[in-house]
Amino acid sequence: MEVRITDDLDLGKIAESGQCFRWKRVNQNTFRIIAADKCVYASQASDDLFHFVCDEESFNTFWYQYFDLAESYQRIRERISPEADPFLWNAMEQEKGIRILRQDPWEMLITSIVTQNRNIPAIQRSIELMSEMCGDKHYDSCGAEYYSFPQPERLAALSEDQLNACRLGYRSKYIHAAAAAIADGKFDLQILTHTGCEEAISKLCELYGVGAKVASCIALFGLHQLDAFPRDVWINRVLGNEYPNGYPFAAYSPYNGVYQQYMFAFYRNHSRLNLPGYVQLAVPGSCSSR
DNA sequence: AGGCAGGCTTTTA
DNA sequence: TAAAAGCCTGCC
Repeated sequence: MEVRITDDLDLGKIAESGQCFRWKRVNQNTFRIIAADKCVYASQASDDLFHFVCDEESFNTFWYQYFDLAESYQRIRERISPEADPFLWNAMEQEKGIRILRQDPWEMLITSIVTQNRNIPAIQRSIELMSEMCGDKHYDSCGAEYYSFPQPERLAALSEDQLNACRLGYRSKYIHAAAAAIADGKFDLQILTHTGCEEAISKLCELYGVGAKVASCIALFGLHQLDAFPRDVWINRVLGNEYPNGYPFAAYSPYNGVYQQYMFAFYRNHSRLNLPGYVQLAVPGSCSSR
């Protein structure tokens, strides 16, 4: 079906934003997107014209939510003036089109643990291996097979050898512990959608293998806590280089996580392109929470 | 007590 | 060989 979406939405930018690892580019403008037990082909013809290979009901009841289309990211951007914060404003101009997807909390819990100390291709590979090992097989609109992300019980039941076969390295024990906690009902993820952001993060940090950074990613991408502000190596470079006198967290609440995404994408892209003027400054104290 | 160095699996560039 | 959307452990 054809959809016209006038608010920010750039599929390519979201695909590269590091919040989703089950998107696959199938051609210049088209992505195959797996989420929950569903799969859709989504194409972007222009700034505001999209094509989804699914019926209207599926779009309205699932993908509309997934893309968080009820939220106006333009409005969130317009809270920041170029005079007040030229760096963030410029980053947003460059990275306009990013949104915070509403992904499954359980899937984001495991995915965020998998991301520790790894690059994107390696992350994608581990997630695919886990899904193929104990997710459910489905067929997409082209007849091609895909695997849904495993249920907690299935993942918790994997042996050490099986987890190692997913190339998880030292994260295997973290994955097992997290999956067991959810499968046994000892940890309730859903309730954290409604608590405060700080409380959600501190609860998540109780899980073995989940620190401040990973907890913030789960809160932002899985619980849609838009104020969660993951601090990774890139953001520490941003804070050190661009905000040596402090960052206005209070003023940017409750959207600190959204602004974080623009800055993260901007810095990573410009470093990758090796543009002058953006020094990769190492900042000590890399994992501290604010 | 709380801050810090070292180690950890594997892949990628 | 170093770095990669870090965290845990042990030491001081």
